[in-house]
Amino acid sequence: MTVRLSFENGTVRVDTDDLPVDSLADLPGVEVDPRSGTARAPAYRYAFLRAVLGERGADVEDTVRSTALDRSLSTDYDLRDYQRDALDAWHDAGDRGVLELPTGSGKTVIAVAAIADLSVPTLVVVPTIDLLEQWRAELEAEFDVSIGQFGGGEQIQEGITVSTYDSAYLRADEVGGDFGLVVFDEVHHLGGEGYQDIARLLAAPARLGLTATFERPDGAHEAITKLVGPKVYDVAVDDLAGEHLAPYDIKRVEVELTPAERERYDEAQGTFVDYLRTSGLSLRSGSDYQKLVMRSGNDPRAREALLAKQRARDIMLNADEKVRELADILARHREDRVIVFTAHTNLVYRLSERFLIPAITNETGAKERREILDRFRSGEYSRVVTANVLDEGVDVPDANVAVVLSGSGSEREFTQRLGRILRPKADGGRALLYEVVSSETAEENIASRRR
DNA sequence: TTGACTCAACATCCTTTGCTACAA
DNA sequence: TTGTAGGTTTCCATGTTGAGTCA
Repeated sequence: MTVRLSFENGTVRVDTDDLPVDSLADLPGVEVDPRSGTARAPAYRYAFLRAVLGERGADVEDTVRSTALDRSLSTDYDLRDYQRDALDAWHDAGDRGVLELPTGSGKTVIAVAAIADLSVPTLVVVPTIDLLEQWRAELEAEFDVSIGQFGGGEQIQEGITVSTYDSAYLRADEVGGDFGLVVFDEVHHLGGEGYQDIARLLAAPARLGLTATFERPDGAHEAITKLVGPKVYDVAVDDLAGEHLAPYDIKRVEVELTPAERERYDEAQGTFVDYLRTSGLSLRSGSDYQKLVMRSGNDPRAREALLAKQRARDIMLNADEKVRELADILARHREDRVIVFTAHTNLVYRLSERFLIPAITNETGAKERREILDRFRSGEYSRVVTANVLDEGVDVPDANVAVVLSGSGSEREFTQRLGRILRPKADGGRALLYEVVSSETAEENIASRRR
């Protein structure tokens, strides 16, 4: 029999003249719409569909992927051993899957090699404009071809196109048939409810996901596994520390709440715990917490409990003693390059004023941000204080000391922050991360969760 | 082109043990 | 016997981003 495949609005349309349309429903992922009499599958099933039709010996007329590159690509990169192993593992898995490698280990290089190996139209999807520009520059330099861009005010498609997740989400149903390979940088973002659609609407058979932390606390990496492929290779920070990344130490510093803070903390935390006890609600996972949040919508006591929890968090994460501890640390590291991380922007501004350190938050405009980072890079500034802005997706000049004054329980956040000081040092020196924790508060739990 | 604004989406948010129903 | 998940349909607050709009 002859089967025609074509791309239509994020789906692969399946037509045949030889058989009734209902008989196509036994193909993988194919559903028949009785009203229009058409059969279609989600675009991401395209490769599988081709494989099954091949097995059945069907004659396939395929117009799904209408474009090709006008020449094959090559790269001059010399892959390191682990990069080569990662690339091989991905090829062995049928050009599908996720590579988990630490920040600074050269994930881009592997992707460039993969793009060259396949030499098919490629879409690279990244979370921020900053990364979009970095990738674009890198690809232009390496392949000497013009690179398309979706996002940041441009909508230009080329053989290789770099896109933000947001723009990819907006364009995928339209251009989803044009690519043979899709690279998802920071692929953990793809677990987001909406972003998963990007991968569903693309027909690209080859899929590469890159991340430093694949697993998500909400379990959405399972969905990513379905859409991109399983994790096929990983290497830990500790495997590379010493040779390709700087060796490092983590120093945990405990500080006490002041008596006044302690009183307010115990009161607020007590309100929260009391509510849990009397309401019969048990918190064992993030979803239990979500239930509490929902309940707070129409239960004033639940709402009060949550607000009290919020107050308790504020007190322990922004404790006065942390500021004093930071003064000590900064005095000890006068000659070093230091990045200070917090969980709240208020504290960022407080520290910025107190220690005269340039601050970067979400309120810092792009121009000012670039200026600060440039000066940090040149050595004019030796310190920067920030909340979460510099965690990911920004090219941050290297430092050798990080101070995590406060943060969340997210393993990802911690890994990213640590990654900021791991670029190998010219003198072979060690990097140092301070983790400052308020003792005898829930922050001890938070701190143990992230490691 | 720039800047200020709004909006939608995403991420984190977790006590200290005990109950129940159900699946493996 | 042992292990594991748990109410259904939106959301207390804070931080961050990209897209879109308008002057």
